[in-house]
Amino acid sequence: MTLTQTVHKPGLVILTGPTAVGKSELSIELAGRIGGEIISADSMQVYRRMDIGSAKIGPEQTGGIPHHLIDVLEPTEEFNVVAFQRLAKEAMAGIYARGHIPVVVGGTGFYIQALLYDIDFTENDEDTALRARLEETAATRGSEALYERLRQIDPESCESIHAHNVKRVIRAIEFYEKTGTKISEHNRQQRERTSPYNFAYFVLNDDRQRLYDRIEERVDQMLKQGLLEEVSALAAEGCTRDMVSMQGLGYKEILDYLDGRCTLEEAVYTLKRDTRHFAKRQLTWFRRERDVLWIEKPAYGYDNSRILEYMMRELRDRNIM
RNA sequence: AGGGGCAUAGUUCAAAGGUAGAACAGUGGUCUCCAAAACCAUCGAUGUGGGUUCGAUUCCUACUGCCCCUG
Repeated sequence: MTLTQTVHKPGLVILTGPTAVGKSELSIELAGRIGGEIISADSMQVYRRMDIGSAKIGPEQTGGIPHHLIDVLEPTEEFNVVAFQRLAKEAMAGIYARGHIPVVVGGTGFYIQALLYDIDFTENDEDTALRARLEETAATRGSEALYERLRQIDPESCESIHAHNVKRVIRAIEFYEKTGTKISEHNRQQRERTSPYNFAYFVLNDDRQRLYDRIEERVDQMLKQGLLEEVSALAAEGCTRDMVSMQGLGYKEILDYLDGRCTLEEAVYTLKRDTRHFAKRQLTWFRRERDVLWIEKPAYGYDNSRILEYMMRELRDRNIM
């Protein structure tokens, strides 16, 4: 890889990190400095009227920075990594056309990966009949039966997919049935991809205990801001827990409470706990992602201006700006 | 103050005179179309001091702490 190649790739800034670490605030300051526009890499902020639970920033907090992929879907619509990739690429095209730099901000590592390495999902043909049939099989004949089937078509994938992980087993079988290629083979190829972008991938982090404390505070804050009312309103307009949007943290737990399946206290406990688990999983993801630049907040004395200084230096070193 | 009860993992609860189990929490990991999802792995405990016993965390005892009742 030569320097000239790197320079000719379009620039891309990524700012991620576990939930509640303080990404949004920092991203606005950063985008302001570099003439950036923000693309949200968040599976819940895409939904309209899901503001409090998804910790969406208000219009008055954007600092005039354009934000993309926020409020673009109805809660009844499905969203997934493929839709994200498509919408994000569209947004990026517009940002480049305006001569700006895209700043991808959000905590969904998988979405970021799909965009950054431009992972190929094109085998998708909208046909979910096979998937439905496989789910049916899992329900009636058990996950072991499905796993056996996978072992016959792609034993290698059985090494990385556990038999209990029905979602993945189904996807692996589906992939093979639709493409004739083993998913283990496909994944191997996709993993070798190099990014088409000249990027800087920042992961903002904090002491674990501090992060957990912030998560708890934030949940309490959401309740004060009216999370119950927000979820009630969504339920009243027909949102149910089988929808992708209602599987978000803060929605599924409160829905359980509203349906009388648990007490408010239990719902809040579960919400806090699951949010902690989520933050932990996010960190596990970022740890194994290549080429990430960790920003440990304590090392900068929690001073955003010092953090920004560091980020600007990295961006200049990489000729992103 | 008097009487009674309880002390086991971070928490809630098991068990047993001879290796102390679980759930949840915590920690680590997997992930290439449900990813705020799904899944895997793992650390960790018998309050303190005596006594009985081959052996006590278990039985006895003192202490300490907590809870309940009476006043």
